[in-house]
Amino acid sequence: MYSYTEENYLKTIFKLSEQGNDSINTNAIAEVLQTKAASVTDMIKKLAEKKLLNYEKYKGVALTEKGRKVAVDTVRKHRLWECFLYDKLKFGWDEVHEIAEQLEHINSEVLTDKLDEFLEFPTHDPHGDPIPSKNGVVKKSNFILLCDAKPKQNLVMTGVADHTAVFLQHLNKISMVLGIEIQVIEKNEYDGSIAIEMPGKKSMYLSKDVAKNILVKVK
Amino acid sequence: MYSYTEENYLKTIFKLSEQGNDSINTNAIAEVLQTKAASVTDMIKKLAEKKLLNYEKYKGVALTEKGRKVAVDTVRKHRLWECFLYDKLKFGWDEVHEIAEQLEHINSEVLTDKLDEFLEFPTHDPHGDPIPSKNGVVKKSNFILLCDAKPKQNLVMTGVADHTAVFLQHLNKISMVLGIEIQVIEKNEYDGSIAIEMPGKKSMYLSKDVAKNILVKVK
DNA sequence: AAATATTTTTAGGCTTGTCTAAAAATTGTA
DNA sequence: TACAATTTTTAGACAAGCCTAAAAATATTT
Repeated sequence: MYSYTEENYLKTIFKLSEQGNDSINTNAIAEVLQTKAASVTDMIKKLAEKKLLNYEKYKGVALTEKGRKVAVDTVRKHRLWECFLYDKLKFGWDEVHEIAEQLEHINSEVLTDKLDEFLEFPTHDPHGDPIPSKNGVVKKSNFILLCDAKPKQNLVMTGVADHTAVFLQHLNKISMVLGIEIQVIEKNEYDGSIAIEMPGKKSMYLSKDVAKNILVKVK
Repeated sequence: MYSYTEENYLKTIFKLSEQGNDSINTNAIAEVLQTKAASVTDMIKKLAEKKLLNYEKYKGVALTEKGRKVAVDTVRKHRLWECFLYDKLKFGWDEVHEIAEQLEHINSEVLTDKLDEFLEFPTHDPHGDPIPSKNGVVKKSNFILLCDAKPKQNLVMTGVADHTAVFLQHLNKISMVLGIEIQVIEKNEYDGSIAIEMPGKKSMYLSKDVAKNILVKVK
């Protein structure tokens, strides 16, 4: 139906809109897709012709309902495949994203449905991101960033903001996994670093760079 | 590494060579890939430049060892994914081919290995075709066609020659599945049709068209 | 408000994989 | 062996997606 490339553009625009921005600008898309602004303009025109997004020259773009559907479906497939790779094939959470980038473009509705069933209808992927429902609903998770959490509260790690392999591998090294319980012991005004404690482990320091990429919920 | 299209060309040439022919001609490739001879010539030149096959103008092509590796690996992935779809996701054997046509191009060696392990190292796909080993060995199965079988012998159905959905659905309808035991009761010289018997079932007639696409082994 | 900086678009070109139409080579037949 | 039929290749063109360089529009400073 839609090409690999078209799906990637729509997915990128969808993700950028989810991160607040209402109208998405050309350079932001080019940045994410590692391509040039001129190429983005070309593709945007094509997608606008196909009614997948609304576009006014120099004013940025916004997905139409039709475009959103394609994007959300791609995200749904991506996250389901991540679950498969993590739960069934025992990949690490730092390894699943790249492979799912390919698998998300496999085009078969019945495959997606059967995969969903095989995985017993998971609600979140291995990074804690919600899996959109078949009809396109994406659950909003009400997390806060660990760097913004108040000391003494009982927290649970529910996700990450940075999905790169290096960051996830760093979390592996310091044994921070989804579902772990955390308490902030101390916050340093100067550099934004924090001291945390996890049940049954020594307390440790996290730099602001790390703390701002960990999503938690108050227990 | 190689494009979706390149892999499909190599796979097609490999399959045609397996079916006897030593040097593969342009039209045969075009036929299978549902494209034009001119397009095949173009692609053949490209693949020859990349040392994936040997090509002499007007003389047809043959895969090099390098090209054979790529082709066999694609076939391996195709058949492993078919096993996954059939065994784990409960697709019918008439449904798996088309989806596997897409999945076979997913590029990740570790994925293929982990999938193989997850499926507990299957040796044959849902149609009875052998799964090439990781190092490129393809087992030759020593079947005969049901239409060539002698009466009274105890046979086991081990595969099919026709992989189309319509044929496989027809076999479903007459309850012919892999592993079933068969005896040829009678062969009709006139139209090549045969009468067969299967344990616990009524005997039935098969047209030559059906019988020539069923692979069996003498028990 | 004018000058400067940044962003976005246009213009023209490249590669991949495809096509049609015509030319060249091979194969089959009389 | 020569003519006809078939197969294969060449030539030229097109769509998708990308690029660079330059022009146009918008945003930011002063």
